[in-house]
Amino acid sequence: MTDIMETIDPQTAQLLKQYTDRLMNLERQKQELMNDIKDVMAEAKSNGFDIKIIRKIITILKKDPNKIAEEEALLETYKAALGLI
Amino acid sequence: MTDIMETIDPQTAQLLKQYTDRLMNLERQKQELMNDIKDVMAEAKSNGFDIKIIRKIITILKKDPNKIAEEEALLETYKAALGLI
Amino acid sequence: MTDIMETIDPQTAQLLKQYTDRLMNLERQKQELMNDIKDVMAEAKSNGFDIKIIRKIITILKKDPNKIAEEEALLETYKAALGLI
Amino acid sequence: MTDIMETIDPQTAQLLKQYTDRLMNLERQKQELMNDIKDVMAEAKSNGFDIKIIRKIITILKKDPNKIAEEEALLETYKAALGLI
DNA sequence: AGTCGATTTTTGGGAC
DNA sequence: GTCCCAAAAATCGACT
Repeated sequence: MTDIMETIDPQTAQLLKQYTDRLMNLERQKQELMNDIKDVMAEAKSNGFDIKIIRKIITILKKDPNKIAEEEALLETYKAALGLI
Repeated sequence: MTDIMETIDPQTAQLLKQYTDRLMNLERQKQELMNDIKDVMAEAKSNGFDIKIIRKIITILKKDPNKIAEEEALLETYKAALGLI
Repeated sequence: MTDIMETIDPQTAQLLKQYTDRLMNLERQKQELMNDIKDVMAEAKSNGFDIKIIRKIITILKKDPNKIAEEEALLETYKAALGLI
Repeated sequence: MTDIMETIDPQTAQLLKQYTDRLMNLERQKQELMNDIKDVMAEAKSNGFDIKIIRKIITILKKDPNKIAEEEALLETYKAALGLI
């Protein structure tokens, strides 16, 4: 292992900093949204809903409906091919 | 597959819808941010930066410095114990 | 940040080594299985099957059938609650 | 959802079944190994080791040492460029 | 090189 | 509070 430390010229360093700044900003916003989601979940729970179920619903809704139909169709085709129906 | 269909009373259904709507909206915004992050990463990469390393930088910046030092120290301890140093 | 390096007593170090050895051994076996899977996939492909589809089938088959039915039922319940059917 | 059902000729179906059987068998074995790994991890934890760090050790042991040194060096370079050192 | 799927890591909720 | 389990995200790698 060499102990050589490569250096980055100032201009490139500045560019790097711009990228990390932009990324940190986006990450911060994302974290806020995640907190918001947690809050809504907690509120739903306090109104008697099962968080676990709500999450499942969201998961399903996020899936493209076509995806769901596709998956189902493929499974049927496979079952038919193997005489499982 | 059973044909049992649970039902939900209309008022509860409406409340459920409000929650899932809010959550889906937040999820959508989160997805947009994740796409933005991916875009910035791609741009950084096209300018010659190593995305893998940039990700590590972001991880470091997001973490509590003390936590990082602790983990690093423990890793060194384990490596020493295993004769890896 | 302290520069203190904790040390592990020899007996504990040996125990640690036993764990890492066992884990590395299991990881090696897992890697072999993953390679086997890749080989079978390649063979299936050479016999005209669409690997992408085969992977999807495996994914579906790995899911507990009950899980699939559950998911479907939940989706139906939700749709019904929101008048989407 | 359409009611279209694709069909597969019997011989192809049988071949498909052979492949999925072999794959499911391999997947099952892989799952067992993954469970074993989890068990060992749990045991190590119950003996006072930090699982997170053990995982890092395993990652290091699986990786090419040169790769690790390279990545480490580049990370240091970036950190220096950002004034994080 | 870019997309996609698989794997690993992280997170969040529940139990005790 | 801490530990465990399940779900989601980040990372990694294969194939095109």
